[in-house]
Formats: sequence, C-alpha cells, structure tokens
Amino acid sequence: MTIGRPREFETEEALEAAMNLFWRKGYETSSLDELLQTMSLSKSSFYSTFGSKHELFQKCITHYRKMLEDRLLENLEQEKSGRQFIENLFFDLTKKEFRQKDLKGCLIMNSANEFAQKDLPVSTLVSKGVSNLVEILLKAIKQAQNEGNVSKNKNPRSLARYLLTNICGLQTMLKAGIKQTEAKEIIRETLKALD
Amino acid sequence: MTIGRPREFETEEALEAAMNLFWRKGYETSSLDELLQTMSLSKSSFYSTFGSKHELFQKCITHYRKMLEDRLLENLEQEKSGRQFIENLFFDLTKKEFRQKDLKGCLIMNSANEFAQKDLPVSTLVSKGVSNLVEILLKAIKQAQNEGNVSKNKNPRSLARYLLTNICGLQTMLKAGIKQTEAKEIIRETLKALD
DNA sequence: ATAGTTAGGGACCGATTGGTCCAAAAATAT
DNA sequence: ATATTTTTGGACCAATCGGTCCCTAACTAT
Repeated sequence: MTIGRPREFETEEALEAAMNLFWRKGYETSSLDELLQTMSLSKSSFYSTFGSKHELFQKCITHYRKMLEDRLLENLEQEKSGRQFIENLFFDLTKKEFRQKDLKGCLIMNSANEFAQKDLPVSTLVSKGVSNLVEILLKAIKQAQNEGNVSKNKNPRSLARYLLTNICGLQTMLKAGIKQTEAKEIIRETLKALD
Repeated sequence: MTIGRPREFETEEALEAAMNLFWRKGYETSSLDELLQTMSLSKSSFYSTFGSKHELFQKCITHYRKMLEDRLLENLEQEKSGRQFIENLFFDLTKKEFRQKDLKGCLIMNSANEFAQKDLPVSTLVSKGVSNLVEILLKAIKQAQNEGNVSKNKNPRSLARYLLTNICGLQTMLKAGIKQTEAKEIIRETLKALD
C-alpha cells in the first residue's frame, strides 16, 4: 500500500550503479553529477534516499562486500577442491583484469589505498572487509589441507593473509602495467607457498 | 650573472615538498593551494617554473624514482649480503610504516592505483618505475644467489617481480589496517620463496 | 473532488577547483 | 638615474564541487 508519488528508480539498482562507478573511478574522482547520471536519479532523490555522497560510499562498500563474499563462498562450494578454488581466484584475476581494459581492481583494496587510515567509517568497513576475505581464504585453505592439496605444516591463517596480500599486490602491479605472462609467473611463485 | 629579481625559493626544495605532499595525499586530493603552501611559493611562480599541476606531478614521480633508486642501490652496497638487503627492505617497511602514523606507501605504486591506466604520461612513468625497481631487486637476488643465500634454482627475474608484488601488496594491507605482527608473519611467508 | 503523502526537476548556494594575467617589486647593466 | 630583466603578490576567471530548498507532479485514501 504505497502512498504518494511512486519512485522512478530502484534503490538496489541505483546503489549497484554507484558501486560500479566508485569501483572504477574511486571516491574523490566520482563526482556527484556523474553519480546522478549513472544512477539515473535526480539530486533531490539522491539526497533523500542516500543522505550524502559519503554515506552512499559506505553503503556501496557494504554492498560490494556482501556481493563479493557471497560470490566467493559460492565458488568455493562449486569448485572441486579448495586448492582449485584458490588457483582460479588468482588466474581468473589476471584474465578478467586484462580482458576488460578497465583495471578496476577490488573496491575494498582500492578504498584502503585511497583513504589509508584517514577516514574512520571507511577504514572500519575496509578492515572488516579484509578480515572477511581472510576468513574465506582460511576456509578454502583448511579444506584444501584436509583434501591433501595444501601442506599441513603451514599455519592456515597466516597463509590466508599471505594469499590476500599477493592478490592485492598483483592488482596493483596490473594497474602499473605488467604483462599477462609476467603476472602468471608471479602467481606460480605465490602458489608455491601452498605446497 | 643573474639578471632580474632573484627568486625567493629553491626549485629543488619546492619540488621535494610537492613530492612529499603527493606522496602522502595522492594527486587529486592535493589541491593547488595546499601545494603552494607547502612549496612556499606564489601561484605565478608555480606556473612559471612548473607549468601546471599535472606537469609538476610528473616531475615529482621522476624525482621520487631517482631518490628511491639511489637510496636502494646505496643500501644494497652497504648491506653485508644481498639476502640481508632484501629482508631489511621488507621489515623496515613495516617498522617505518607503523612508526610514522602516516601510511604513505610508495609514490609509484600509489600512482599506479590512483591512475591505473587512465593517464598516459603518468602510466609511462609508473611502468618505468616498476621496471627499475624490478631491476634493483634482480641485482640483489643475483648477488644473493652467488653468495649462497638464495636458491639458484629460482628464476631471478620472476622472483624479483614476485618480491615487488609482495612489497606493494603489503603496503596496501598496512593501509587496510592489518597489525604489525600479522605483517611480519606475511613477510616470513614471502621470504620462504628465497630458500 | 479533495486532502494527504511522497518523488522529481531545477534554481540556487557558498566554497573550492585549476589556471590566467598584470602591475609592482627587486635585482643588474649602463 | 634609468632601462632591462625577472620574480612576486594578488585580483580575477569560468567551471565545478557537494549540498539545500522549494514548488510542482503523481500517486492513494476518503
């Protein structure tokens, strides 16, 4: 039973569009006008439903996190082994990054780089995002250890953090312009830590 | 035999000040007014000696590169072994990053993240910077291999790229808020690739 | 038909953005 | 003293920044 004029946009879709812009361009560089355009809504609707650019950004990070975490956990379930999941994570990265000429990277890591520790609400979300990613990698590693594809001598949690470090290092290196073949060599070196 | 009014600033000092601001805050976020203030010069002097904000930024990257490369090569010479040089590179990173609460990272990698591949002159400089860093690491690795501190089975060049990837991954993770102890664990895992 | 409620369009806001321009200041050469 | 050369301070610029506000449009309930 809605009362009043019906809105001409879907909140979810608008949020997703904003997320993609922030993902591609970062926070500062995404202007309000650009946001309004890609979100297909007016300034008044923007402020009444999202509060401010900064609030919207936080919502986008949260949305991104959920999206990413869900996708990863789903991939982990569907993959035939924990080891395979991890390897795909790395190699898919280089493929996608190179195919779409748009080197977006990861919104969480991008935000870590753009804000460092200068914005408390953002850093909190970023920190939480990193923890959750570590947790997912941890799950994959433990599974792989049980499956016999990853050495049981390794501390799984620090191995997870190590892998995440390599993923985001790789994303930066891709943005810096390294070649696809170089990226693959790096990955092969990184994955040796699993043996 | 100078003719005309003498300038009230040192070009080198001003450039260095600008470099430090860009290093700490990134390109977009460093406003012209802030630059003028930290560089201690007027707008007219700024534009007559540096051209534009964008040109200045390129000069800063170049200056940073020289500074960094010189420092690293000097460290490598003074260090008692190639292996030690590499290990210090990593551990010093966490110490300095944590001591000065200012998580500046590396200007080259910061620029890679901020500009991705969207600005040709900048990406060219970034790419060149990465190549040179790889070259320095390569030199250290080869030296270490001769000294018997790094496995000779490894391809030194891809090992160098792997190390650089880990350095910049680590810098991002530090900005994301990981703890000092966690960083050290990651580094220990990274350095195993040298054995 | 009308009252009530919500959304949208757009005028408007002060502040700030990077950048230009010119006249005054400060030096040297004659 | 004066002409020449260079630097400096600051007025000025259009464009853009994020954000507010209000009036009208579009719907439902009575």
